[in-house]
Amino acid sequence: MAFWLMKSEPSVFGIDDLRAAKAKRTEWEGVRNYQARNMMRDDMKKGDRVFYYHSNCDVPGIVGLAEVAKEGYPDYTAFDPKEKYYDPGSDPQNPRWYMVDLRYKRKLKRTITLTELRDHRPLSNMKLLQKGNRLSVMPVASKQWDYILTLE
DNA sequence: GCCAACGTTGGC
DNA sequence: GCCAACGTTGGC
Repeated sequence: MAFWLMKSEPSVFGIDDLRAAKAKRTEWEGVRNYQARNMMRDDMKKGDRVFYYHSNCDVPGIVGLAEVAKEGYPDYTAFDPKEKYYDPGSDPQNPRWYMVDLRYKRKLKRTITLTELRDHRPLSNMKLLQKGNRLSVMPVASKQWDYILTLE
């Protein structure tokens, strides 16, 4: 089993939205970055664990846990001109973009903030903390996953 | 293939 | 709202 971190803006779709969703699941549509696409299409497996991270908000940080409920499949929102994430370059016969489904597991007892994560040397090589990192999907080392959970 | 222009991300 | 960092686009 592998571990991941996925970013979402709470004003768009936060951890509470995931918890309130039907069957506590959602389709992770709209990722339009090739690195993130590759991970969702090729590497994320059903049952993998996911840190749910709130970005672009007052207190950025890890707020909850989710899991991969469905492995990579074509992001059909790219095919529909009415969709916000429409991409005329994605052909249904040869999809450019992929997504996974996530299932809510639980909220953390408290937000483990970005600022706090930066204070822990064992986490210093996390992708999340690297300068200029903008990936919305990234792997987390299992040791770092465990370490972060001890901070809760 | 180079690189300037542009758009987006996301912390602050 | 600002702006640094980065990815993408497109002219050449």
